[in-house]
Amino acid sequence: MSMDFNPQQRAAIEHQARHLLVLAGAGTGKTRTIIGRAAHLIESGTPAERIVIVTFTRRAAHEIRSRLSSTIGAGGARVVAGTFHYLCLRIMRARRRWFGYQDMTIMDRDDQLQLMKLVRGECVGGKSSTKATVPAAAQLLDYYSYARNTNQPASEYLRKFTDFEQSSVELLLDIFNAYKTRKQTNGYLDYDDILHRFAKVLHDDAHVRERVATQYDHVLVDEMQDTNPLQWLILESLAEHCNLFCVGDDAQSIYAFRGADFQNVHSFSDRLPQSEVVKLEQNYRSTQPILELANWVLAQSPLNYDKTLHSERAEGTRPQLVDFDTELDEAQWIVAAIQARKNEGNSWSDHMILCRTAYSARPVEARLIEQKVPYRFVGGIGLLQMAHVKDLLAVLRCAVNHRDELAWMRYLTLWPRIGEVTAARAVERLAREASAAEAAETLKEVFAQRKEVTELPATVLQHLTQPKLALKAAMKALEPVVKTKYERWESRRNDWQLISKLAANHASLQAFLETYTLDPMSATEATAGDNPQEGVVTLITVHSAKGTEAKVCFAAAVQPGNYPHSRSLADPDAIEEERRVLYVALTRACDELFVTRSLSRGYARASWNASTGTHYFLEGLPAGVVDWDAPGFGAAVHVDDDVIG
DNA sequence: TTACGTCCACTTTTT
DNA sequence: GTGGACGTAA
Repeated sequence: MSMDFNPQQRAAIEHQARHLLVLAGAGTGKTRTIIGRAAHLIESGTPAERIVIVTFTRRAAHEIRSRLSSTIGAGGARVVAGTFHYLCLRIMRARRRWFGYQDMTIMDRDDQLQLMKLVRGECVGGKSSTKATVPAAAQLLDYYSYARNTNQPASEYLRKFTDFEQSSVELLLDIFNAYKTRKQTNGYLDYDDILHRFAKVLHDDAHVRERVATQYDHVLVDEMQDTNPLQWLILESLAEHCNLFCVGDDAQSIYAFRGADFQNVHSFSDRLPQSEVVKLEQNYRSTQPILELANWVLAQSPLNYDKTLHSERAEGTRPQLVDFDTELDEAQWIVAAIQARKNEGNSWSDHMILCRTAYSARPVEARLIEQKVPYRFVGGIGLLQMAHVKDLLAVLRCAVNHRDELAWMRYLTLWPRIGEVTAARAVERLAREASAAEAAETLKEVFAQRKEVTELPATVLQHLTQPKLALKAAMKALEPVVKTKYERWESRRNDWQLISKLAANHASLQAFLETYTLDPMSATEATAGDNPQEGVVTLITVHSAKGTEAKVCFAAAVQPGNYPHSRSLADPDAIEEERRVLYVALTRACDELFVTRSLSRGYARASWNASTGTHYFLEGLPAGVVDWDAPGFGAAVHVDDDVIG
């Protein structure tokens, strides 16, 4: 192995204990250590396919996979690497009988929302007085999902962590149950079901547990601090027969909203007796001035993170803090700065723009498009979530799973003169049929006078294993119908072409749909591969950016209302999580870091004034930690001394 | 029952 | 700028 490691990294990589916890701060070479561990195991004789690497985001999984094959070669490619969801589904599909698993339609967040909305409406009834007091579908989904991910009954969760009255709790539980039942009758699997089903079978059935776990020798887990109790159950089951190698950093825990529990890190040694702990403390990624800022942010916390990173790279420029009047000025300046650097000979791909929310990335994205800067957007709306793409995919989903109520509704109501009521009546009949073929026949009966409606599903059914042909038929039949629905149809048609290209790479419609539900891809990501030699600027949400780095980072829109986000102000734990989000953003930068902010949005100005220091993480930033300069790229800037610091 | 107008709030993070 | 909820005409 040609890679160099420091003594702590080497100790982790070569350790002999049963289980190991690696506490690794930002930029201490976490991913390198995981790759190094895999390489070491393979060199010591472990077959590559008996090593599993579990990551938390799909982006991290891609990163690991590509680094595995570039550093270890062919053996590396045989290591199994993916997110918890991907790996659980993969195993369940390969061992259907063990898990009682049959193919189901994976629901994305939109599907979940729609279904929840539906059952919420049905359970609450027409009484608008009670309707107003029942949380919105999105909120209900969050409660339900959180309870499941933390492995507690929804009733217990609601009683402990919300202040609904008993009668409301019961209504909510009824809604959850209806949602669950509806999922089953429609043949749906949501994200939580994937983990839950896998964890449950492993937990309940010692025989299956053994058979699954003995397929592997080593399970390497990245971002351990973001695992939730449900995921811990899975790891615990595997630990009986496998060696765990878990890497984490509590200062980077930013998924508590999804049930992440850093007890999984803190209690690691207690839960797994035959385990050791190694710490990685040397930071190689960032220059010392960048770490000074990140350390300062963390030091303001009432929590003691016991974490002060020291860089091996003392030299470097101080981070720059730049203020703007409007977010448009800010976006302009960031893009101009990147263009200037590109002209000086840097690559587009050296630059990463980090945003707290996909929403706050919009002005920057608009400017990138305007200036024709090649970029990809990671996080936010995926290609398959766009309305016109969903229109196209709906009919494919019907063919794969004829009980897919949401897809049928979407497909049928596309057609003129078919509204919700007519469609719902038809769907009720279709879903009762025993097979997709019979459903297609029934459809012909129901809409006997509407050949244009009934032909397409039958055609798609002929091409279940030829996604390319299925897409072609669907596009041809639907374009005239959908064209009038949207403005700027031409640009949307490009997305259809893109979908058709992606689908052509898959052996079946089922595989195609499943892949992109589990691994949603943004439109810009899908096209980014088109010019790899040029490279692209990465525009990314902080949550998606974890585990990655770039030479030059722009943390954008770092203003009150975003850090912490205004929606988290009510909950002290949530505020602390927001602080870690900022910490993660700042520690992505290797060489240069720019922190920008603007006050154009009304709420930002309002919360800036209202927060008076306690709820804005850059409040009270001491002089010398950053260069707080007027921008040098010609944008109009007015620093408002009255309100800042 | 559908289509279309108007008015409303509302904009977290991911699998 | 967008999507949902609601009311009304055909």
